[in-house]
Amino acid sequence: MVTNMRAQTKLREKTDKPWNLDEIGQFLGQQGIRPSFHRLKIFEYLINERTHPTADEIYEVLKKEIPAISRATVYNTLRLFFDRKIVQVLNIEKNEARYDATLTWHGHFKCLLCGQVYDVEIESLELSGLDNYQVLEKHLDLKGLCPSCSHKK
Amino acid sequence: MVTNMRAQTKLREKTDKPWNLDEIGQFLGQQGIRPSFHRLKIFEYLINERTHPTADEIYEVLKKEIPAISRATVYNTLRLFFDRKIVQVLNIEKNEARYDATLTWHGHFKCLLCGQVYDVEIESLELSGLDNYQVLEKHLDLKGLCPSCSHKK
DNA sequence: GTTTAATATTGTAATGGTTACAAATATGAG
DNA sequence: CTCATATTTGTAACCATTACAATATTAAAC
Repeated sequence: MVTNMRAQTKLREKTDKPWNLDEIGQFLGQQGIRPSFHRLKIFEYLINERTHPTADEIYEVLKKEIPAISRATVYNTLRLFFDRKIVQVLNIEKNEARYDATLTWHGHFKCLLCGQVYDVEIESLELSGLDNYQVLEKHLDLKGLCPSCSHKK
Repeated sequence: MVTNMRAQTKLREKTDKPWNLDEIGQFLGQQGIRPSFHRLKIFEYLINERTHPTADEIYEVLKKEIPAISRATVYNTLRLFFDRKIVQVLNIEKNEARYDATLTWHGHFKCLLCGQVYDVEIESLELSGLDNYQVLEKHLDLKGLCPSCSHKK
């Protein structure tokens, strides 16, 4: 028997309307997460920038606006979001966890030169040998050279 | 345009004949890797056990037979094998790198309870949006509960 | 068989992302 | 306002991996 998994929805586009803080607060509340200012800003960064940042990148960016924020809060909050299943953790490289608030099924491509992570649309995927396995997470990670780094070469 | 990737070959079966040290030595030689005893034993473990071990698991097992072996040698050797492209590194979890000497295209399933890593056959995979991307590595990682751990629950 | 240069291995210190934890702060109910 | 609870902070600890310098082994040349 073969398990057939298809992309259900379109990935978010750069042109999609960004979420505002009110919407984010409402969303976090629905998920049983009290919408503190830090949590709002961290989720806002993830959902609107969609650059698959590391915890440290989020910390560095938010520190400009919220100088008192601490690294521990960023890590705590990201773990909370993951536990509540509103973000996924990407372990493309073993020395850096990246975070993604887009939960629709898609893959990732990391450029080995510039380090950028791109979304990849998965048209279809068929697996076999998974009868009686309970699949809770799926990750498709590609590595290589992105178009602009291919040229540099 | 859609990139279509299919499994080219069957995965190794448990019943396949294990490699002996002579064959491994010959193989390493062909790859330009001098077949020292430690390298032979590390590759033997990877190719014949196929349990996707961590560096430390390999170290602990080989230490019984080669008490003088050091962790650094295991790490050095695994990195050498990866650089020479005869093993792949699995970053299913960010806190542990696992090694796999099977290079035919297949996925991995890690059980969140017992921690075991199983091979998954990929019947087909279609991706889009990768024009002009140069794909050098592909990883499909699943997590969940394996059949026996599903029952325990 | 020695010498010599190159390669492999070892033990340990350092690295760096992440987590643990206890203290300090903020929040919300009564 | 006060208390109990939840959040945030700063720092120390953790731990897999890497760096590195010293030692040992190998292979080739003599």
